[in-house]
Amino acid sequence: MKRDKYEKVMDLAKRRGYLWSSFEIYGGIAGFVDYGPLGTMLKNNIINIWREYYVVREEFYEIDSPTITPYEVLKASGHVDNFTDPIVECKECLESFRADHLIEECTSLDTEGKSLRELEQMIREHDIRCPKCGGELGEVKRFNLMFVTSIGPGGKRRGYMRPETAQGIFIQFKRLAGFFRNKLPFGVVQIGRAYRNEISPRQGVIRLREFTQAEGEFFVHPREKTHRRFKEVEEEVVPLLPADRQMDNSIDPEEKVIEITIGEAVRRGIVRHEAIGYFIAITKRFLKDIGIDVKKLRFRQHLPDEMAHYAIDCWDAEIYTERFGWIECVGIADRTDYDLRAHMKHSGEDLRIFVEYEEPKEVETYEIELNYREVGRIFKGDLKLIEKKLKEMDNEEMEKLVREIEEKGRYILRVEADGEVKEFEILKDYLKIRKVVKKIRGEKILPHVIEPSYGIDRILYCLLEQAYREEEDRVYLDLKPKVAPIKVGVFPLVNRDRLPEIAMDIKERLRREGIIAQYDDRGAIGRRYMRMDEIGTPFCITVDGQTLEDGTVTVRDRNTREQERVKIEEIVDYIKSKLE
RNA sequence: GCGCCAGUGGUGUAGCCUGGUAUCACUCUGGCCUUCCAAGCCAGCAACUCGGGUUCAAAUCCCGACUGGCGCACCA
Repeated sequence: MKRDKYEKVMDLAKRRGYLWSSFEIYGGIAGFVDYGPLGTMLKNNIINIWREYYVVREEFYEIDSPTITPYEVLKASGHVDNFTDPIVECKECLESFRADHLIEECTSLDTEGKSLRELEQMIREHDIRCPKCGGELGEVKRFNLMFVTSIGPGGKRRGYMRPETAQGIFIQFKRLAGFFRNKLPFGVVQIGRAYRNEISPRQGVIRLREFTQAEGEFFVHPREKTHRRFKEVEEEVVPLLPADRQMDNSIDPEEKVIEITIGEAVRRGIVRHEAIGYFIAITKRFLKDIGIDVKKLRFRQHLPDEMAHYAIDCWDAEIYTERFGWIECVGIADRTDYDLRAHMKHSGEDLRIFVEYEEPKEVETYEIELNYREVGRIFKGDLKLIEKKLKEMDNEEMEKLVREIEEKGRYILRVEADGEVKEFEILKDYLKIRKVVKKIRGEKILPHVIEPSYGIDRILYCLLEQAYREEEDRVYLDLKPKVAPIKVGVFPLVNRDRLPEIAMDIKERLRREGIIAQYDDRGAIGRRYMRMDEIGTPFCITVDGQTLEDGTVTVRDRNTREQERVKIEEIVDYIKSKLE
């Protein structure tokens, strides 16, 4: 049986300390991996370069929030409802089915938004039985893709392991807006673990139950989804696979991807605005920079029916792998104000930002003065709600109120509170209305968010796969020096004549300068080179007889195997220049 | 979660049908040797995925679990 590349790469990764299956001595469990020593270094290198892009150059600021998230947050974000599949189990054969799908198939009724009990009732009413054995179906249960936990003793407070790092940013939006002194646009990132209780995770590191995300949230004015520095990326050519071309069967599948500058793509409306376009370009540059072959990269737009519940547009950076084909490694989504709106509604906090106009506007409006002696007596505790509603009314509503009060002498005020709509009858003598001309200096808006979200584990796998090289007499990882875990191997050619001491000293010098170097004097020199090749170490320094005469050593290049003589005194600078 | 297939040192394997605790190679460790690409010699470490059953005796036969692969389902 021929081993495919996935197998060879994972085998090497396991043997050499890149990736291990977790909990292996207890039999292992699917969907979890450990990063070994080299894997951890590689991962950290990737993440640090990512920070270089987003934190240093894009001026996004990084935060770090808890992975355990209380129920309310994920209820508000839609994850509790949208992450839950209703499942029903056959009492006889124990087979389980998606309850909603089953009902829709059997009755062609709509199950959208139905509760578990309603679904169960529908099953009983229509006498739906197990499609496999005809047995009776049990109760409808939730299968939630989020890991559930409880907070505190007694387990009263339900919590989940976060399904994405993004929510941590949205939750702190008010603080963050304050940090950025309420000026749009601004960006925030978070790098950390996220959790999804996949039904059947496979494909090793590609689909994990616990994985690392690096997410950026770029908050923009809803009417200005532009990017200040779009000019800098305009000429970047990107491979795009738009939704309409995916669905158009008249196009040859091989021809569906179009190579186009991102500037042109935005001008022609293929990419709907600069902000998404900008991050597509940045993503291409980042992936190229860490060593991803751009010929194996494409940006695929989500089809309307595959979009997440919070997004109106999404482009995935997909990388081609030999076994799995194109896999999603980065998602660049326009989440609109979905999350902020949801959290604003559920928490009651005003998450809007005040944006000043360039010039103040003069607007005719009304000022309302309540007759407190009267309304206090009538509405009692509800008065606060009414006051708040009146304050928040926009001009249109206000005009309607004024009109109705004048014409009919009364107005029915509807206020939403705690999920209920309350109605209050407002009579003419409850209030005094004055027409005024106000200078409006600006307005409160709820920002939209553009989200580039990177799956670090998948990117790391793709990088390993693409770096994997086989030659007649060796296997090596063609990792870029800047991502390679070990930068330099240092060897004495033979173990005598003080060569080991000199080599050890060179290793120490490199380490002191922050360069990860490894000393090795075991076995023949060729064997040591091979070991370093296999883990992707780009350079090997060898101390030989000539070193004793002229103070030079050889530096071997991993890919070409060519050697160059360099003075020991210059070795640190030499290596440093090669690592950039 | 369902169906099919597989699981022996770090890696690749022999043994399984026809029960009697394991073959070989590479790697790895220590030593000798060695002046540039897995050389050689000596010594050593190291495995039957886990649990149950049958049996005097299980890597081997049976059942289950776990893991991996493939197909179906799932994939905000």
